[in-house]
Order: sequence, then structure tokens, then C-alpha cells
Amino acid sequence: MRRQAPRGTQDVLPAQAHLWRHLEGAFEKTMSLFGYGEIRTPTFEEYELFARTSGETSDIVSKEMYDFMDKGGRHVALRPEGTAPVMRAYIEHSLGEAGLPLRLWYCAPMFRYGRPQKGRLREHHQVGLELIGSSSPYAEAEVAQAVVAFYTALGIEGLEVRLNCIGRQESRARYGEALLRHLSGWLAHQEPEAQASAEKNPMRLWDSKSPEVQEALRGAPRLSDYLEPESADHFEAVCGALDEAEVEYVLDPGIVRGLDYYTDTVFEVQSSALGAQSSLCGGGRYDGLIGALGGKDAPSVGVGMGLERALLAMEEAGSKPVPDELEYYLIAASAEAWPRVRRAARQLRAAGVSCQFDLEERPLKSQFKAANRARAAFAAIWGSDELASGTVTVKDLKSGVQAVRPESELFS
RNA sequence: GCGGUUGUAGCUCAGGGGUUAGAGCGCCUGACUGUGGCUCAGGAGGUCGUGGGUUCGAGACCCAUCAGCCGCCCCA
Repeated sequence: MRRQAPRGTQDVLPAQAHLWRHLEGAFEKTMSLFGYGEIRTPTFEEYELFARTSGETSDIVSKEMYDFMDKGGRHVALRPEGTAPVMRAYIEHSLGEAGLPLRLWYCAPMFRYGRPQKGRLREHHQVGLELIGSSSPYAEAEVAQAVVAFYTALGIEGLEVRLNCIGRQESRARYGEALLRHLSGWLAHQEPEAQASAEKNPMRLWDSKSPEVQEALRGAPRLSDYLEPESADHFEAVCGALDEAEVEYVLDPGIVRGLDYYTDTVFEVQSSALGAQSSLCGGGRYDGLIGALGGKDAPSVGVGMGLERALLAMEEAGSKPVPDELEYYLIAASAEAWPRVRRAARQLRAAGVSCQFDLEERPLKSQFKAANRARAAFAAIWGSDELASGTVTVKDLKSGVQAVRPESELFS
């Protein structure tokens, strides 16, 4: 038996758990501000769902899927991303019949089988939203504003929204050919692996961190020159909508995204706090996805935001985990007071007041130390004097001020 | 998946072939017979990541393996 969490997974310990609740609470609040409804989908889906939507040649499908055969011989996969399952549910339950656009959010674990490092896990958690059924540039603007609102609520600063337009499937294919033609001389003396990767998805070269690759791309054809007029017009309108919404952004041809279903607009939010895994979130427009899954086509925009990375960015910003507080720590100052302490605990809890006491009946000093550790606001102390007079000594543990009061006041 | 690096107490780390493996912080007890944070004294706590190997002798050296971290690939 291994006594370690599986590779690339993490336990969330009590000291950290309240931060997670804070994160999830902030997102839910943001979503209610924008009028989105929650959707929960299964942790695993049919393998084909992801293979078809993300693309067989995408890295997520070709090397990062957590897939297996179940006991019934079905090929299933732990969810690597949030959009495809939501779209499957949207089609399965005809959610579009209630009228479009439809606004949905989710919060769920995601699984990708890669080599872990800081900010990259095999199981991580994402919150995300999908705005289904709008081709308006204001759809992108709304999603971007929701993202910014969420991070702002968390106190994460130094954000950079990076925006790009990758056009439609056809223009991307034409551009890829042109790019490969331009780079064929350079590519000829690259590693076979790099060649294969470039041929699979030439655009991905723009995303490379290698200075050598960036150098080779100098003077290469630009994707923006290959866009359909509608794509170019739409992108301009999106930029205008973002300007109007006062969302700051930078245009970045390096944002190309690894999933096949994106069309036109793609974006990421990056933070300098994260090292090599600099993306806090990623998303974009996917106008053909629902149709590809056999539904009635509906142009849509969505985004997924990594919670672990948000947490890292918050730590960088100085947010510290603080354990939950307790109202009273009940203390027995003499041995005969223990039954009174335990009865008081029952009374207080019945009245909805949080409290704790020492199960081991340890010395007074230990009880006070435990009270500090439990972050109790007050200590309530019973000794022989209090028992005799029906009183209790209440001590404010921050100021150290204490007073003897009738017991009845404690329970009112 | 590729390249590198690290793993010794709850935490941060020292020990780099030679008796019973150490420190600081934290934890427990006492000084303090009814009062926490400070001080002092004592105490508990270790499969030296795991499995092999080399050696008279391994925490240390070698191999494998597991896990973390850094970079790449990719992304949340």
C-alpha cells in the first residue's frame, strides 16, 4: 500500500480548504451577477466525445487522456476539459428549446495525464462558463468581463488578457500550408519530432518559447492576412466591444489554443506569478462544436479557469490561509468543573454557538494553549468559585480582559 | 512523453563511508496548587522516500523505482 496521493494529485487540507470555499463562493457570486445557471456533468464520458471535439491530433487527446475500458467494454475517459460535456448535455436535454442565448457555469475536476510540476497536475479543478447561442461580439465581451470580475473579486492583480483571432477551419488550413512553405528550408534541419509537431499544427509554432523558433518566424506570413473577411470584421467588433466594456487586452498571435473546436476568437489570461505555467485561464468562441456533435448549430463562447493556478496567484498576491474561528473554548479550572463544561458545550451548540473543550481533561495551561490554537474568540472558565455561585468567567483572548458573569448570560 | 535536479523528525534543514542520526521551530509535561502568547528545565517523536547492490561497515557510494521541483512539450 502506498502512503502517497497518486502522482499529480493533491489533498486539500483543513488550513487550505476555506480558501477553496472562498474561491468557489466568489465564482458563484460572480455568476449570479451575470445571471448564469449551474450545470453538473459526469466525471467521465465516452472517449469519443473528447476525441471528436478536441481533435484526434490534439495533445490533450493524443497523449494526455486519462482513458480506460470499463467492465462493460466501454472506452471511457476522465473529463480533460469542461466544454464538450456541457455541450453533450445541452444537446441531450434540448436545453436550447428554452430559448437562446443560454448561460451556464460549472465547477469540476479535470484530468490530464501529463508530467506534473508546479501549477500542472493530473487532477486539477476548473470553473468555467459557456454562453451558448450568440454570435454577437458582445458575447466575447461578456465572458471576458465575467473572467475579470472573478479575478478581481479574488484580489488577483497584474492580469493580462491576451487575445487572438484564429479564423475558421478553412482559412487556418490555407494559412498552415503557407506557413510550412515559408519555413520548409528552416524546418528541414530540425529534429524529426519538431517537424512532425509543426506539420500536425503549424500555427502552434507561434506558441513556442524557443527563441530560435521565434527567430525563424520573423517575416513569416501572418494568420491575420489569411482570415475570411467575416472573421476579420468580427474580430474588429470584438475589440471594439472590449474597449467599450473597458476590458484591457493585448493582441497576441502566440495564442493559438490546443483544441480543434475553437473558431475566430481565442484568449488566455496570464499572470507573471505562475512561472512556466503562466495561463490562469483559456477560452474562446466555438461556433461549430454543437453542430459537430449532432446538435442544431449554435454559435457560442466559453472559458475555463484553473482554480489551483488562481490559488497560486492569490498566494503570490499575499493571500494567506487562515483556519476557521471558534466562538468559545470552554475551560475547567478545577477537576469538578468538567461535567459542567461538557454540559455547557451541549447547551451552546444547541443555541447555535460554536465551542470546543478538552477531551483529555488536561491541565489549565494546556487548555489555554488549545484555545489559542483553535483560534477561539473567548474562553469560558468554570472553577469551584463559578460552580458555587452559578457564574462563569469569560475572557476575551485577544485583549486578555476577563469578567465574571451570571451563567445565564452565556446562553442567551 | 524528453532533459535536469532534489528526497533525513509534523515543518525548515545540518550530517558527504566508521560507536546509540542532530539543530531550530512546532508538540507534550513541569517551574506556575485558577489563566494562553514571554522565559527556563525536561520529554515524546525517525522504515534517513522504497527496493536491490558494493563494502568488514551505507543516511552517505552504485543501480532501479516512487514522489516533488525546474526547463521543454502542452496547457488550467
